[in-house]
Amino acid sequence: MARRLTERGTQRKKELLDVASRMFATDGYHTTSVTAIVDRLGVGKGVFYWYFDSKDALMRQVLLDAQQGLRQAQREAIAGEHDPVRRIEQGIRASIEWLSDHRHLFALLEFARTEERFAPIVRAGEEQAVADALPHVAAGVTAGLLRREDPTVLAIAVLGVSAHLARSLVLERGANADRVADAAIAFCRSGFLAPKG
Amino acid sequence: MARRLTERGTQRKKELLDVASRMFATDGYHTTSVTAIVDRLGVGKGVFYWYFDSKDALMRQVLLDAQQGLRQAQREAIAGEHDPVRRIEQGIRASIEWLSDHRHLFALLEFARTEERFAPIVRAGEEQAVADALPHVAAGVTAGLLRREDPTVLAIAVLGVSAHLARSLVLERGANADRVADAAIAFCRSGFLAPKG
Amino acid sequence: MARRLTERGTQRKKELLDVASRMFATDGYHTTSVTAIVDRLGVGKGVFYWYFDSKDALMRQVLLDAQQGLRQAQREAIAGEHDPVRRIEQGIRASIEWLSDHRHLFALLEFARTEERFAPIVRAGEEQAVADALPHVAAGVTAGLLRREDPTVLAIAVLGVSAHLARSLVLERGANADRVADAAIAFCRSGFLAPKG
Amino acid sequence: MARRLTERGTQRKKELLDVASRMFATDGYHTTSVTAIVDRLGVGKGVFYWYFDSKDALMRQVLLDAQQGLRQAQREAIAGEHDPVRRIEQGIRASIEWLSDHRHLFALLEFARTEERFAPIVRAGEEQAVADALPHVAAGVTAGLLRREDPTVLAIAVLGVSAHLARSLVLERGANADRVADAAIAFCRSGFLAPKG
DNA sequence: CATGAATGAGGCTTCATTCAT
DNA sequence: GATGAATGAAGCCTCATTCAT
Repeated sequence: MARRLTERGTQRKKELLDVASRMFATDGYHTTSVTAIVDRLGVGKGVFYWYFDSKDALMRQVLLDAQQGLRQAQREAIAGEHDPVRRIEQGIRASIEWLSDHRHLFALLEFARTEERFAPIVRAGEEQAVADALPHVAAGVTAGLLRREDPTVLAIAVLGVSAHLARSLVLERGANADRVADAAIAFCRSGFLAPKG
Repeated sequence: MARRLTERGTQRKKELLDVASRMFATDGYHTTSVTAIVDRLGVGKGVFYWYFDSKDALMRQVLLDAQQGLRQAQREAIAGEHDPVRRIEQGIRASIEWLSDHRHLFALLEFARTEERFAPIVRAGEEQAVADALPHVAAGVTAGLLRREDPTVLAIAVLGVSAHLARSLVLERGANADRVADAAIAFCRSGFLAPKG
Repeated sequence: MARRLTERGTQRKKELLDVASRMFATDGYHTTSVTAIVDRLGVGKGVFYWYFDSKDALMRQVLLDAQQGLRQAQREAIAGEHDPVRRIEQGIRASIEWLSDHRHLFALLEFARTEERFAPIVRAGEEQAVADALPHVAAGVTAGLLRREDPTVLAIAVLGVSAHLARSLVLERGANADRVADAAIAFCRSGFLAPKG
Repeated sequence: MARRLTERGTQRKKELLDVASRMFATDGYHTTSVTAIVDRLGVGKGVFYWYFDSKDALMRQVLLDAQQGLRQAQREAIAGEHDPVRRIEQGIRASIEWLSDHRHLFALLEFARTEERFAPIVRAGEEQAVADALPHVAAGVTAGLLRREDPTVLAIAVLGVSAHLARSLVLERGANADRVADAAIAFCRSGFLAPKG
């Protein structure tokens, strides 16, 4: 734990995180053994435990890194934007693109939520995501741009639509991320009802 | 397999399905051993293998039953309704209520999607759900009631909002299912934009 | 844990305790693997864990059984005797004989004292042994038969001489247990000084 | 092996022996890893294997040093004394004091006896101790000062009483070493019987 | 139908030791 | 002399599954 790593060591650790997370996503966390991971890398089993305290610990690291990556992408997406509605829309687009680009991490996050020991991490990340979106939503409501509704509910709904469409359309049906983002944004803006008049 | 079961046998099998699914949901599928299941029921291990070919087989049965249950609830909800929009709304409400009432099955479905061997079942179920909703959505679009958009996309978005709000608000934050259904319906109808002047 | 065992099961458990304790004594606790134990018995590894929660738990059971056995031997030895001095002497003889007959358990007790996790058991057993001897020693002092000295100290010294001579002379040098008992009793009675006058 | 050590090297080696022996005594030989030892000293693993061929080799060194230390203490204790009985008594006192002062080494010696690979060292040391005491005991018997009994038996009994009282009273119950030495000497002199007449 | 017992592959982890730098 | 990194055998334990009764 908390070793001082040389350059080579840092590299190894990254390799492990990457290989492991991909295998976890493909074959399942429980189904992927530590042996399988180190074999894939062509190293001895000790290497794994030199860099991580346990298989669990590695998984947690993967989850935290993933959440950080997604959050970073969202932040960058709204960096130069000041209109609340457009901020939200850029956030949706950035999220869907990130999920499309890191689909193995997406899968892992979904799995993690189903295991008592990892669930808290995922939930914390989602609360964070809601908290990140909240100010923009609230600002939109205050400015009369968004529907008068509990901003938390709106934020959660937006996240739900994004994640679900990303998975269903992009990951499972191979749709284009950009176009799915368009659809998600449209749905979030206006729902399914035909515009009046 | 396909045994002729006595009355008592049918009862036993149900007990097994119920106890196992709850334990799977709480502790995880891999983390719950067959031993733990039969111990909880106070029976020997032979009982388990008398009614099921394997742990996997039981899990599959649980998933299928769950999907059937949800579908049945949706069907009943729209039984007397002919307006396509209202049908969709009733479906949303019924889904959220069912997920709230059977949260352990909800959790299991989410987990199942993350394991190669169960994922096909879940995906099939979701395709079915989309297929079930599709006619109503298409009818709505045709009738000019719904926004001109790929009906499949609309259907998926609706399902995503329902499931996500159910989990986030009802399961994780303990909100009232009925009120969450209201919010979900509102969001699906109009999105987050404020109605135009 | 706490299983209901059939006759056959009880037998198996005894076999495991016996084989394991002998292997522990000969090769050391840490050096004897669970695999080695079950291999010796020609059974699968699961058998071990059917009867014991862990290797530690088995060891503890062995220690407790050993202590009980020694104590039982001592009790029987003094059963019909009322003179305090003779009681002590019979106790010494019984102990040395038991240690000679169960030398593998003797060795295990000595080892157990050197491991933090087993030491409490051994210490408790020794306190019990001192407590068992104390009334007789105290009675002897009161009756003026024994030297006026803290009875606890006397009891401990007696136990020390018995155990040490048993190990040094009987186990390591192959002396006859009975004759060693004679010597131990003589030493405990009179020490090493030549009788005066 | 047999390296020419610089001054600093000699120091390092001593540190290793000291730290390791204390950790072995506290946590057990098997339970204390080489990693734990070098970590405690804040050095790399290479250091360990620079000074010792193996963990076993270090342990053997510790045992030999301990035996030498105890023997040296005994020798110094009887240096100026010519009366055989008093020599023995001083030896008892010196032993108990040394064991009290180096209780971690005492514990290690006891453990070492329980492992086939270290047992020969311990046994050799004890034979040496008996051999050291023998001339004095024999002289005492010849001079009519000690009871007519096999001198080896007497010597072993004396060692047994000393070691056992040291452990039981000093180490485990925290008694004062000097007073325990008094009691040990008294017991060895006269046993437990009340003086006649 | 049901139970206690058994199997044995395989999982995670530790650790003495060695090596490249 | 010393370090971080790597090795890989071996250890303890779990668990889905099967079998004898």
